[in-house]
Formats: sequence, C-alpha cells, structure tokens
Amino acid sequence: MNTGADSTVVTRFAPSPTGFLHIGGARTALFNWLYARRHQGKFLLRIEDTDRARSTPEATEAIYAGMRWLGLDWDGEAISQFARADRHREVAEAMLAAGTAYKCFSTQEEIAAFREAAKAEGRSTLFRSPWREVDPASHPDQPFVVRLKAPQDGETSITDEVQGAVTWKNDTLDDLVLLRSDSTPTYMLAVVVDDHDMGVTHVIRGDDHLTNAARQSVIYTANGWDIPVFAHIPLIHGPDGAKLSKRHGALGVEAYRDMGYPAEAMRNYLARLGWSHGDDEFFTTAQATEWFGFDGMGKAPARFDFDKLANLSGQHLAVMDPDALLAELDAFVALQHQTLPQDVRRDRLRHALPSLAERAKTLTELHDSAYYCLAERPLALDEKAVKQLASVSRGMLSALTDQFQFVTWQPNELDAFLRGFSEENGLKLGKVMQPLRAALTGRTVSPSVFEVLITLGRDETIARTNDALPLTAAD
RNA sequence: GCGCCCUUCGUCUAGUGGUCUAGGACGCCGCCCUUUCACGGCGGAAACACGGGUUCGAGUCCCGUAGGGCGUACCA
Repeated sequence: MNTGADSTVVTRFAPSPTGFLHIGGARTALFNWLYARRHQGKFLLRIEDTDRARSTPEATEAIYAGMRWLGLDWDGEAISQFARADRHREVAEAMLAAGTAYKCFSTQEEIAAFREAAKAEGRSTLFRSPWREVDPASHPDQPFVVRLKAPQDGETSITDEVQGAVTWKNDTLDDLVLLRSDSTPTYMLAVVVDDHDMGVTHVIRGDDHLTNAARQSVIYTANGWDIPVFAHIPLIHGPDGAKLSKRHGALGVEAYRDMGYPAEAMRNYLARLGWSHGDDEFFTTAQATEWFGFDGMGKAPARFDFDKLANLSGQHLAVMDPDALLAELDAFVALQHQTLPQDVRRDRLRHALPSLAERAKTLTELHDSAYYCLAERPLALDEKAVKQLASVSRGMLSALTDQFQFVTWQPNELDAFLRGFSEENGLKLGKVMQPLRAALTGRTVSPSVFEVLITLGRDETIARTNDALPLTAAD
C-alpha cells in the first residue's frame, strides 16, 4: 500500500463524441477520476474523434458539460485523437520499418470472400492476409492497408486488476488493421499510441474492451513499450437486465441533473454500482476517493435502479449544508431559466430548507415543496388543500386568524395556543392544523405547521389565512 | 461458429473453506412515532443458477451444463 503521493499514476477517460455523456461513460470516468485522485496522480481526458462521420463538436461539448457537472475535473487540456493522426502514422511507419507491421493489398471484397468461404467450410473467419510474408520488393502499386504482424503461435495474456489473468491463444487473434487504405489510423493503433504518449499507467474502461486489451498489448510489445495496468470494469445494464439502451437508463448525465439528482448523490450511486467498500452504501466523494481500489470491484454487470438512486439522493440532500444546498438549488432552477427570488422569500426558503431537505428525494421535489416559501399571495392551492379548507367552518378560521394577533410568535407559544384553540372549539388538533396548513402552504403536505408559522411570520400568516377564508364552508 | 468474461434476496451488494440456520442497503409488507407527508425506530417475506467432483467440511476450490454479456470491422 502506498503511503505518500504516488505521482506515477496516470488515468484517462476516452469517450467518442458521438452523443451525450451517457451513464456508463460517466461511471467509467468516475472510476478513472477516483483512482487518479486516490493516488494523487493525473486524470486525463481524450476525445476519440477519429470517426469523422459520427463525431460532432456538440457531442464534445456535451461530454465536457457532463463531466463538469459531475465534478470530474481533468488535468490539462483535453486531447483530440484526430489531431494526433500524424503521430499515429509515424508509429505505423516505424512498425513497418521494424517489421512488426506489413502492407496488405487485399481488397475488402477479397476479405469478405475469404470470410464467407471460411464460414462455409467451418474454419475460423479470422482473416489471414496473403501479404504477411511477401517481400516488399514485390509489392504492387495499389492501395494498401497496414496490418499488425501479430504472433501466430503461443499465447497472449494480460493481467487485469479486475478480471485477473486472461489468456488467448494467438491463433484466435488476427492481424488487425493499423492504418486504413486512406492512411488514417484505426482506433486500435490510436489508443495505444495515445495512451503511451500520454504516459497513461492505468487503463480503466468497460469490459467490452477486454479482448481489445490483448490485441493492443501486442502493439505495445511490438513497439517495445510498457504495457499499462488494465482494469476492465463490468458495464451497467438497464433495469430489465438488458444492455442499456435509449429505452431506459442510457440517458445523458444531464438528464439526471435535470431530474434533480445532486451530483454528489450521482457520484455515490455510480460508484456503488459494481464497486463496494464493505457494507457502506452512503458516502461522500471524499470517502470514495479515500477508499477506491480495484479490490472492491465486482465482475458482473449491474442494473441501474432509480429507486436506490432516489434514496441516496434524499440522504445527501438531508445532510447537505443549508447554504450549499441553497446554492445547489440556485443552480438547479437556473437550468429552467428561472431564478430564486432575492427578497424575503429567499429568507423564508433558507429558514425552511433543513426541514424541507429532510423529506425531499430530489432537487425537483425540494423546489416544489418550497412553494409556500417562494410564492407570492394569493397562493394557488392544490385540489387537496381546497378540499381541506372546504371541510371547516369559516367562523373557525376567522376566529383563529383574529387570535393570531395576540399570540407570542414563538414555537412553544404557538403550540400551546393551537392546542388550546382546538380544545376550546371542540375540535381535534388535526382538524385545525390541516386546514391551517392548506391556507399557509397551499398543500396538504409540508413541514411542521409550527415551523411554517415561524418561517412565514405573523403578518404573512394572517394575510394567508384571510386569503383562504372564502374557501371555507360558509356558516 | 470460434474466443473471452460473467452468474448470492426483485435490485445493488457483503462474503476470499468452518464464525453462513448467508449479513447490509434499496424496494415491498406490518407495527410504532405523529397535526400531514416524510424522517426515524422495530419487525417480516425474500438469494448462494443447475449438476458433478475435491475436502472431515464449499456460497467460497476444480470440471461440466444452462443462461447472459462482450469480441470476432479499413467503428470506436
């Protein structure tokens, strides 16, 4: 176990900018980030934009935005893979010169025919180029592709921090293409060169890349480079167990932001998906940073569960510092192009926030429940609140309103007063409290009525109960 | 087809041969608290995919089967 700083750790997140930052990508980024921060290393960001047809600047921006929202700060500038194409070609040339790669003149039609024949005969469909051992002197003047000259005998194995030692027979791996016929580098070449050049020490990515790791390790070896530590983490599946699709969880992280899940809760939930630290369920990012390691990583894919996310979100809201929470709420309403009022209503909100936060699961719920703090008179009452008021007599509410003039505006005094008032009127406490709640908050659900009373103050309380008078049953 | 990976309550997971009549969390059900909802407290139903080994002893090790996933591209 490392004690002090371990500046040798370098991780990276390398998304392709072909859409938003989806939840699986976000989790991969989080693990890379946690590992780097854990070891006081570097966390780099590389945009894999070599697929020009599918890559868009908007998607790149969406990835930046998603990462920023999640608080996953990367070190240095994000690197464009496409911009490094010359370097990739340079490495391919060097491999050609070193004999670890070769020019293949087979056309795509020939390759397709080869595969079909292989399939028909029940042989392996891995393409075996006839150009592998051809002397360059007898190369034709035709378009070609540069292929890796991968070993055909023996085996290739990688040691993966999550998956353990995994071995492939070399005859199950093919001579992958390094440079396309238009001389653009393929993903396989580009990742290896970039990871090497960027000094990446730990490649943490989805386990859909496990086979790629074997093929890529051959490229590292061919160039005499050190193979990084691999950690292939299981993917996230949708609630139905199937691969994440647009139907369920494959939303962009901004969708979760818009639903009102705080980033801290999102990090907690995402980290807990496929990774564990004993029985700890609820933890801060600081704790996750302290604890994160591959030993706690599971190997099976995990399903996305909104209920659990919501629960964690509620827990985080409940313990958040009120001022931080208020800032969080400011940012949240800004997403809807709104702003929180800056007058007395903000003070009311600030006052009510702790008890509001205790019962909200998301910022959406929190904002909604703060209606009575933020609204201006007259309140828009919801259906249930209207019903509540209709069930009591106007005389009762009127008398209550009158007596509010003389009560000392303190929780204990108000409590005693309201209990006494109920008794005097031969009413059950709830029969007084609920209509009062409805008049003051416009809802049938809110924090303690006594607290609402304090939050609102005497004048506002009286004004609101007066507003509600017409809704009560006429005597 | 071939290769690789995976498999504990509905879900997320703890578990590294004996302390497992399998623990926690979410969700669900019941009770309590209570002016509402929530929070909280207490209790409950709920799992080692299957079959063979190895061992005095297996959720834990090995083999197989089934199911799922990924790869097998001049996509990333």
